[in-house]
This record gives sequence, structure tokens and C-alpha cells, in this order.
Amino acid sequence: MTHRPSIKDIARVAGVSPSTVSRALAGSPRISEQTRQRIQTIAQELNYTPSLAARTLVTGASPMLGVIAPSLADPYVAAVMQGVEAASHDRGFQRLVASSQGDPEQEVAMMQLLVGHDVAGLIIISSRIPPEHGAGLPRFDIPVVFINAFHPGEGIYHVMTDNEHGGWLATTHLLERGHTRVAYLGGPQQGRSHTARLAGYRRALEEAGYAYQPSWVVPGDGTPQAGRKALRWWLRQPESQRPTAFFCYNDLSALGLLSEAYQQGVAIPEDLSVVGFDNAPLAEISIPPLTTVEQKARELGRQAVASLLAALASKPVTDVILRGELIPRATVAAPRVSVIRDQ
Amino acid sequence: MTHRPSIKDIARVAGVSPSTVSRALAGSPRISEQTRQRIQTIAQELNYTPSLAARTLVTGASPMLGVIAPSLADPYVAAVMQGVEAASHDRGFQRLVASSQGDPEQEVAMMQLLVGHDVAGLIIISSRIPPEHGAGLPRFDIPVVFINAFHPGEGIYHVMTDNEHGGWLATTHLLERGHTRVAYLGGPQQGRSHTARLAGYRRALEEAGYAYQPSWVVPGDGTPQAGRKALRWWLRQPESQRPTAFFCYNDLSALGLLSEAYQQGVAIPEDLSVVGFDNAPLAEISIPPLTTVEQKARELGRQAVASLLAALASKPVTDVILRGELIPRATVAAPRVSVIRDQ
DNA sequence: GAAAGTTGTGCAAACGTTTGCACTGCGAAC
DNA sequence: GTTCGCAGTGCAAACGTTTGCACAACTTTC
Repeated sequence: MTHRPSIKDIARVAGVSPSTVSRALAGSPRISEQTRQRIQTIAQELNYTPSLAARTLVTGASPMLGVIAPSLADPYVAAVMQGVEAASHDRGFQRLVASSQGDPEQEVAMMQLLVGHDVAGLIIISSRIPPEHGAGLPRFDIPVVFINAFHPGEGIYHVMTDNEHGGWLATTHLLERGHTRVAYLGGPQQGRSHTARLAGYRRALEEAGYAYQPSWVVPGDGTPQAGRKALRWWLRQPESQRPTAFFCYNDLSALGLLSEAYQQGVAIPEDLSVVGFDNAPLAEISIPPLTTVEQKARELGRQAVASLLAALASKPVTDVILRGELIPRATVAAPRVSVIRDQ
Repeated sequence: MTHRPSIKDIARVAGVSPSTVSRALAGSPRISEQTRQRIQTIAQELNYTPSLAARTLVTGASPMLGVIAPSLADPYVAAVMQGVEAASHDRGFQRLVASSQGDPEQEVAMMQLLVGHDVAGLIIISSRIPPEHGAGLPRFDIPVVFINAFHPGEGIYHVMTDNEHGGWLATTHLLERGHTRVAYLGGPQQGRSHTARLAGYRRALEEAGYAYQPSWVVPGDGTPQAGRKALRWWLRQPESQRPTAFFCYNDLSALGLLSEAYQQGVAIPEDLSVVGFDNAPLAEISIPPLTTVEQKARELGRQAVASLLAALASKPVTDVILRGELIPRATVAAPRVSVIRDQ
């Protein structure tokens, strides 16, 4: 019993042919109820598990979706993944998950790998492959859905958050509260999300009649550490020129900023207002609760699966753009009087 | 070109036999350098990706590890996963990841599924299968490693956090600071981690000469909401009988407790001390920074892979128990005088 | 009582690989 | 000019399934 039982083992015990076993297990109507029962109990006893490799080989289609993410530790990715899981599970698809550690080369390697496993389609979360790489993307004849990344092509579909709008929303919210000096704490430099949020930030500023100040976008990478650094940068600015509010690339870095502010004795929101992005579960329990722009991460995952399955069914698929709302909580207040006096 | 190119397609173009292609691609020394070159470029041009299903079928062994977790959204699971990823990637193994949504039945189904995919071994994180189910666990002839769960059996190995010790550590820390009324906010009822941490809590109490009070263990489930509820429970207790400190099942629920405390105007640590468990990345940026017991999650994942691979190589494998340390931060202080007066 | 239909089962091919063995040339050794 | 060794390549079997087709044994119909 050193090897996994196969359909042949069952056949031998039951005294029938392998094809009969296959049909019985598949529930074919051409098998008598009696034989089916017998075969099923034998399968149970032998602890039989079908070889999906063999099945895939002959049927040519497998009920698996490949999913690639830069990291599984990111709460945003986790949320997207939940959507993917729920939706694919409902439709009877399994997932083959791989992480690329944020390395574009590994990402391509993972694509190859998953295709080698005969996945029916690919979902790629926050691809780090630079857009100009575009044409160099290996072409497969299975559909690919990018979540929050853009690589146009045949058989390639997109599901995205409206990051530009989100950036605009956050900045406008601050502007409407009376802030005139709003800084932006950035995310991964290459990232499309980062540049789009920055663009929305800029548009909001200019629509309100303020000049866009490149010196007020502080570089970051979406980690809490980036938030800490941003706050220390803020403290170093001469008081009269300090921004009175921060729009942060994501909740994680906003939380880092909050933590550093607490440790440095900077009061939030009295001394500095903060808006995050994502509406991560943590944003609700932060101290004070974080005002943020919602990103419908679960919905992104769900939609990606829907698009992929539609493409598989040869239905027309269009790119999807999801807008989140601003969730006002407790990290935004009117700027101090001194600042208003500035004007 | 509707189908993926196979080794035969390459063979046809190159004017050689499929076996030659297979050998050339595998780097067999029996193929002339010239032919190898030619075949490799053709493979490139055709965008060939080997069918891992077919390869697995004939070789009988696949370089894949199956990983099952109740959820991918839990930061603790994410950390374990990082360890698993790093270690398995280093050894040339891919991962097939499935989540069970915390449902024991799905968990078993996932095991079947992954075995069907011919994974070389299985890693199961925080199994929710009740221990008494034990014998009912399907038996496979591949090694299985449980992380923080216990299902003894042949070919089954374990990697665990010393939860009892961790619970003792947290409680003792509070006791040493002068607390005499320490409550425990629990985790998932069935969970082995929960009961072990509770046992450690109890042992610390009794070793210090205090009676274990069942009414002071408040039920929870590891979510922030559970922490919120716990704080509201605390507020309802008559002041003279209130615990002065909380040991929480995990950081997530401790963070929820902190947040509710902030909203209710309860000062941490002045009014109430709190110790968490996990040392999640968030614990460092919480306000105030959370005192917690470290759980070497990454290391758990790493060890699990090591054990699995050792078992695959038929080396002797023993169960591993990892101890974390107490990380003192800022949520623990001496109890108020009134409480000390109580004694 | 023969033809036709029905029901249950088996045969064999196919999927894309890997691999033991056999084969073909060719140069070297006797 | 045989024999041997060797480098390079091809043949065919095998892995565990699924599935179109054929077949056998009954039952029904005329």
C-alpha cells in the first residue's frame, strides 16, 4: 500500500473495468445503482483520491484559477484574496496562489508556473511589472485579469479602483475643512495606484485654486515606517510652512504616522489632520479612528473572478473601475487658527 | 494556435523526436550542444510551457507543497505564510494554498483536493478539526505537518508555539507589576491555542498564590470586536471588583480593546493594563504601543517546511515547540493605589 | 420466433510527459 | 576487414484518467 490507490485498484477489487469505476464515480446514468453503490464504498475504504493531474490531462480543462500577489502579508491583498476566494469557491473553482515578493521577474516566473499547472485563467494583484514592459509580457492563450495594474492586450482584462477619484476625494475633504496646506505621503514609486492617487490629489488642489507643490509630496512605500519618517519630516519643517494635513497613500502608512505623532507628542487631529486610503479593518480600531477613502478590496477580487469566468465563457468583458467613498472618522479637524490667519 | 504548444510541436518544427526535445530541455548530456541550442530557441519562440500535470503523472513526484489555513486575512496566518514561502522557495518547492474559512469539513475537503493535485506534503495552519476527530482524519501516504494544532499519527508532525508558556509569561508579567486581579480575554473556544494560553494564565495565577476565577475569563474569538465587548463587560463590573489588567488571546482583540477604551475614556495603562499575544506588526504601531508575547510566526512556517522536507527525505523528524518572549511596551503599568489598598 | 430496443459494461485511444532500451553511423583498435 | 565502443537519436511504454464506440444479455414488439 505504498502508492496512492488508483481507479484501477478499485476496479480490481470490485471486479469491473476501470471505465466502469470512472463512470460510477462520476455519476453516469449508464451505471446501475447497485454497482455504483458497491464501487463507492470500495473507493471510500481504499481512501481513494482522484489524480487531478491525470484528469486535467485528458479533459484539457481544469477548475483552477491562478492568483499572483506581491505579498500575502499585506492586509489589502488579504482583503482582495477574500473576495477572490468567496467568488471562485461559489463557482466551483480552486485557486493556486503564488506570491512574487514584489519582484517582476519572479512574477513572470510564477505566471509560467501557474500556466504549467493548467490553470483556466490568471488573476494578478498589483502587478509590479512596469507598464513599458508591456509587449514583453509572455502571451498565453488563457484569460488574464489584472487588479489595479494595467497591461492592455488581447485576452487581458482589468479591474481597478478609481485611484484618481479617491485621491481627489481625500484631498477635497481636507480642503473643505479649511486646510490650505495639504501634503501627500506617497506609495511605491513605480505603482500605478500611487501615481493615480497623486494625480487626484493634484487635481483637487488645482481645482480649489491652490498651487501644486512638489516639495509637499513626501516619498514613501506604503509601510508604517514610511509614515513615521513622514511625521519626522513634518516636524523638521519651519512651523509657518508646515502642512496642516496629510493625505497618505494607504492606511498602513497613515497608521505609522499616527503612532509616531503619538510618541512625539503631536496631537491628531488638533495639530495635524490625516486621511488614509483602503479602509482597512485596522482603520476602524486605530486611535483615533482613521478617516480614510474606502477601497472595495473584496469587491475587486469578486469582480476579477467574475470577469475571468465571463472571458472563459467567451462572453464580452469590459474593464471595471470601482469607486470607493470617503469614510469620515476622527483624524480630520479644521486647521489651527494660526494657519487660517496665514491666508 | 488555439492550443498550448506541446513538446510534440517543438519536435515537429525541429525535425526531431519528442524524446529528444524532452532530453534537450532537461539538459541531458546525451544530446549534442548544437541540437540543444536549436531546440531551446524553438521552445522560446513557440512560448512553450511544460505541462506539469503530465510531468507529475509520469515522474510520480511533484515539487509542490499544499498549505491550508482557516483564513488568509489573519495577520498571524500571513506571517506564518511568509515563513513557509521563504523556506519552500529556497528549496525549490511551489505552494498550493487553500483556505478553509474555518470550517472543519472544508478543511478535510481541501486536504483531499491538494492530495489530488499530487502535492508532496501538507502544511496545515491552525487546524479547526476537533482533536477527538483524530482517527477520522483521512490518512494519506504523504507527510503532514500541523502548525499549532495536534493530531498525532504516523507520518504526522507538529510545529507549535509554546502557548502555555506564553500565557504564563504574560500573566506573570502583570502579577509582577503588582496586579492581583488579572482577567483573560479568550480566543476561539475549540482552539488548542486558546486552552493552552488559558492554562498558562491559570498556572501563573496559582503559582503566585491567587485563586483562579472562572468569572474572569471572558469569552472571545480573537477579533477586534471581541476586544470591544470585553471592555464594555469590564465597565459593567462593580468598581471594587474590576480586574486591573487584561491578558488577551491575541493582538487583534487587544487592539480592539484599546480602541474601545479610548472611545469610552478609559486610560490605558493608567486605568487598565493590557497584554496581547502574537507581536503582530500592528502591535508596534498601536497607541500606546502594545505589550505582548511574541509568537515566532515566520519561524513556525519555516520550521514546518523544514520538518516536511526532512520527512520526505525519510530523515527522523521530531515535533518542534517554539517559545516566544515577552515584549514590554507601553500598555502595562502598576495598578492604581485603590486596588492595592484592596488587599 | 426474429428483429429491434434497452441496459449495463468493457476496450482502447488519447492527453503530454519521461525514460529504458534499441538502433544507426562513425572512428578506432586489432 | 572484422570487431568494438561511443555519441546521438528514436521507439514505445508508462503514468491515471475520460470517453466514443462496441458488445452482451435481456426485454419488448410485431
